[in-house]
Amino acid sequence: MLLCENSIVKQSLTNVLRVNQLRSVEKRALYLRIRDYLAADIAAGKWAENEKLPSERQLSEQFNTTRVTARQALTQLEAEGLIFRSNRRGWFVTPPRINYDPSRDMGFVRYVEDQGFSARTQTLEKKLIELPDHIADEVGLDRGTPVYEILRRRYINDRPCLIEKIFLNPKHCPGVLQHSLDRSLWSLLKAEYDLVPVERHLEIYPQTLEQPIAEALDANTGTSGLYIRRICRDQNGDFLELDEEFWLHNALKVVVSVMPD
Amino acid sequence: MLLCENSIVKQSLTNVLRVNQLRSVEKRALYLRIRDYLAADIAAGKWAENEKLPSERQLSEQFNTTRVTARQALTQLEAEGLIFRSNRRGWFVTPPRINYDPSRDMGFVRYVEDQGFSARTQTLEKKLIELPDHIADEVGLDRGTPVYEILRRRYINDRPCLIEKIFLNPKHCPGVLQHSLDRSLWSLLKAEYDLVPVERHLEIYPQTLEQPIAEALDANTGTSGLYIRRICRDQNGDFLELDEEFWLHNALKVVVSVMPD
DNA sequence: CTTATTATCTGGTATATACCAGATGTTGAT
DNA sequence: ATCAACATCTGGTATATACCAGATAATAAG
Repeated sequence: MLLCENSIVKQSLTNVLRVNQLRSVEKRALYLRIRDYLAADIAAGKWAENEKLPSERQLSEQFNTTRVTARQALTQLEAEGLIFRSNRRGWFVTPPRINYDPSRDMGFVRYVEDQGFSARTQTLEKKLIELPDHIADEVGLDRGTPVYEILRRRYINDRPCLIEKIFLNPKHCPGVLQHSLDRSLWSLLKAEYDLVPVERHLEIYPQTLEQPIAEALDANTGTSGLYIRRICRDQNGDFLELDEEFWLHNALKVVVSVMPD
Repeated sequence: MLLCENSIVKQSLTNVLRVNQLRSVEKRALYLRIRDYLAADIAAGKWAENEKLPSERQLSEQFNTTRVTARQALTQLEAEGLIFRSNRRGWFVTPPRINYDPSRDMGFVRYVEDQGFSARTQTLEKKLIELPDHIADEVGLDRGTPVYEILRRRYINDRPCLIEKIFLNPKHCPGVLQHSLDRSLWSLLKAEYDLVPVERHLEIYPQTLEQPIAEALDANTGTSGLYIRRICRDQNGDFLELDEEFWLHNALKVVVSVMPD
């Protein structure tokens, strides 16, 4: 009973405070003002890259509000790419985006390192499978064609940033799975099979990360991502590679240079 | 007092219900199950493109939950691009993405219509300004160089899908602002000035829409968007155009075909 | 029939609170 | 020093509720 009365008192008190806040100087929503405040702190370098922000409970106290509202501000900053979260560990400052040109696969690691980041590739799976029908139809192979499937995870500065699923046409690179795939795939294909992609078809669009992928990237299901798909063919129009990449939305900036036909 | 007691009774009752719900058959979060349910309905065509879903209050009743949770499901579907919202009007089913190739600007309208959509362009502003310093430095023009600035809004099936800000080098197309700009810019530049872009530099990344842009697209501030930037140069490497596009994230799929150098 | 006013509906923002599960830190036994 | 057990911290999910502002529909006045 006592608790109940307390709660009513507290509520009417905070209601008065709220009205004061809203009707006073600022019209902007509280969660947006908190966002601005945190964004300014981040810009000012109050927390370093990958450094943890105060907990939601701390922030809600600091801004004299509830966790729900503090969370709304954090979610907004997450959508903007300024911060990210790690499951039940906290919120962290996002490092800068890297530039990424999906039309050149010549050495992801070196390409990233040239921008002053460290990069790492990890092969999660490699096997021979039958190409799914809808993909076979799309790239112009017979249904049931065997292809190599490679699943890799790539890190930038020790942060897992993308999952990559590659389908390779074994006709052009038989036995490629016996090599280590933790390095540049195209330098391997060039060295061992003299394979060079000529035509590339790119598709890029924002999409949320599905469960297994989000998990592999230490992100929550439903986090925004960027989907990049690349189909490479040789000079005869023969299918070489289909590459599907699932990126954290805040990890990259796609950069492509194009000359007209 | 009475109200207070009521609230306690009601609360403990629903707590029991909640525990039952969670501990029963399904482990998936309620908001994700609602999401799945709605996603299935959308896929099954229960609501047509651009058709309004039931209100948050209706949905929360239907699923025996609160508005907050129903909203969480809707927000998830929004992030996935399945639905969108119009300020204080409701939630609507997103029409399919269009394919868009930013490396060819030859007739946006026709390009879109070829895919079975209708398209429309609206010029919001056109003026002569001094190119902002940081952009001048980037494209290699002298600071303070005068350029044409054009602001356009583009619709697909009468839905505003992108805001476009164009900077044109007046050296190559003097007086271009006197023409109607509600049509294809490059066909105009070709016809009147024999201008053809040769080199194109693209940048693409997900970003939230800032206030004025979100407003112009009838979206909320902070909605996810896709930012596309294109710099075009002529055969001499001379700057022709800088084009910045702010898209609704669910409106397009970027498609680019590239031949290697 | 048209226009101005009003009531209602809808999402937007906010508080207060609760319990859960995974991650982390601390403590105590070996 | 190492490892297991426990307590604590953190975000994840959920309920209940309130009031606001813009959009829309209904209604009354011209």
